[in-house]
Amino acid sequence: MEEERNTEQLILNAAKKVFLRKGFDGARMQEIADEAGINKALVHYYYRSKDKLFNAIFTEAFSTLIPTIEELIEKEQGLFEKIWGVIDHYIDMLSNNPHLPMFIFHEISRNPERLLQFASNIGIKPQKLISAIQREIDQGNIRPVKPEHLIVNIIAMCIFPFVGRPMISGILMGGNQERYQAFLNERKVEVMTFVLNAIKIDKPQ
Amino acid sequence: MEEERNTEQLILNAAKKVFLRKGFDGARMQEIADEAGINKALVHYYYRSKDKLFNAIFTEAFSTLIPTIEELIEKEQGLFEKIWGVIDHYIDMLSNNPHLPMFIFHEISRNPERLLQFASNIGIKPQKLISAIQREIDQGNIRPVKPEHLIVNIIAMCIFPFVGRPMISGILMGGNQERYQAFLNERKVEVMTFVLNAIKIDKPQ
DNA sequence: TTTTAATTTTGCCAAATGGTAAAACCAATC
DNA sequence: GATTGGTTTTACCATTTGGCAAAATTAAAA
Repeated sequence: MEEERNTEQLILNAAKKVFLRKGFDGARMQEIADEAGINKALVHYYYRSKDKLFNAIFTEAFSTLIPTIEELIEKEQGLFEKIWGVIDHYIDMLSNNPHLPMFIFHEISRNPERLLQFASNIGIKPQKLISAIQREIDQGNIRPVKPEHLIVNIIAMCIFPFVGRPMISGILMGGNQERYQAFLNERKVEVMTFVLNAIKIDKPQ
Repeated sequence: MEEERNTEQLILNAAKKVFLRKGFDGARMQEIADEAGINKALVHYYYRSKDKLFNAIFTEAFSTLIPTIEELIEKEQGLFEKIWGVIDHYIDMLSNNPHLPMFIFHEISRNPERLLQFASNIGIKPQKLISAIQREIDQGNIRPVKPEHLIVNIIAMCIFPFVGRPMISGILMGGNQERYQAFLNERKVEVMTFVLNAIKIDKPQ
């Protein structure tokens, strides 16, 4: 009884590891089975096809990457707190799942129809965030950045270090892994400061 | 005689299209042949293997994405002009090659050893740029951003709209393609303004 | 202990895929 | 017009890979 779930979870963990690292096209059912320490046919026994198994992984990964942002934004009151909440959460989460964004972006890029599955779940919430930012601008609390750009800027600065890790680490840091790790540790504060300076109004005093 | 080059180029163009869209694992030699309107065996006649053909594409793509940045930085004098040069060039180039960054980042992520091939070509130049930024900080011309972060921020904000196109267009813009296009058109100025505000020193007057 | 149901393994298949040998074709040269 | 060298197509192979049927195993129920 407990074993079922155990095996099922074993497969999921293995599949996640393999799919996230290699993508759908690069992943092999055999490798997933090996990673799970079981037989290939057993993978098919629990998840009938590669597609089905992939969908399970993709759905979970997508949920990890996206909906949290909505809650985060609702949670905090002020705009700056909201922004810090997003940066703080995202960089933590990505540090624990470094392959996640590349996986999601690549798979969606290869097969954009996947997004449609989730589009309905998400609804119109982005518009609410955009309006909220616009309100801050109208009230003179922050500089007049186009809200869509501000949002993309923040997300971009959080995600890019992970999508581009080998390039940053290899080229910018000259292959020095410690330097990359230090870079990651500084990242939250650096991004927050950067955004803050970019949008805050100069107080003449 | 001229035909050779024509066919060879035909294959390269087709391969570029297919590899950039689907990645190495997702690409099929047959599809490349179809795309070029020729026979599959002919592809092997010019480029012996899928790997060889892929390397040709990857090398060209990598060169398009990276070394230009070095020249750009040398070209302009002031830091702000350098930054504008990078933003201007990158967003133009990526508009013409939207799949390029996803392709490069994904393939490097899947096979980081590839970077080593190019590491030697690149040398220590990033350090020069980092020093240049540090100098500006020391001279009190810009705020004290850690240079590595400033560089990553700028690149991230330029590249992300292309890596994350389906997400931005689908979720943030509610699937409205025109809005995404408008977003891209505004992008250069928005990024430049954002960076400028983030690093410039408030002049009390 | 026997029966039954679920789980796991074995052995295998059909399709897809990268690759190649050899034939066919074509253009220029002798 | 035959020969030669490069190009293109045809036909095919070996391997990989997703998937499955059926046997084997295990564990629980009767």
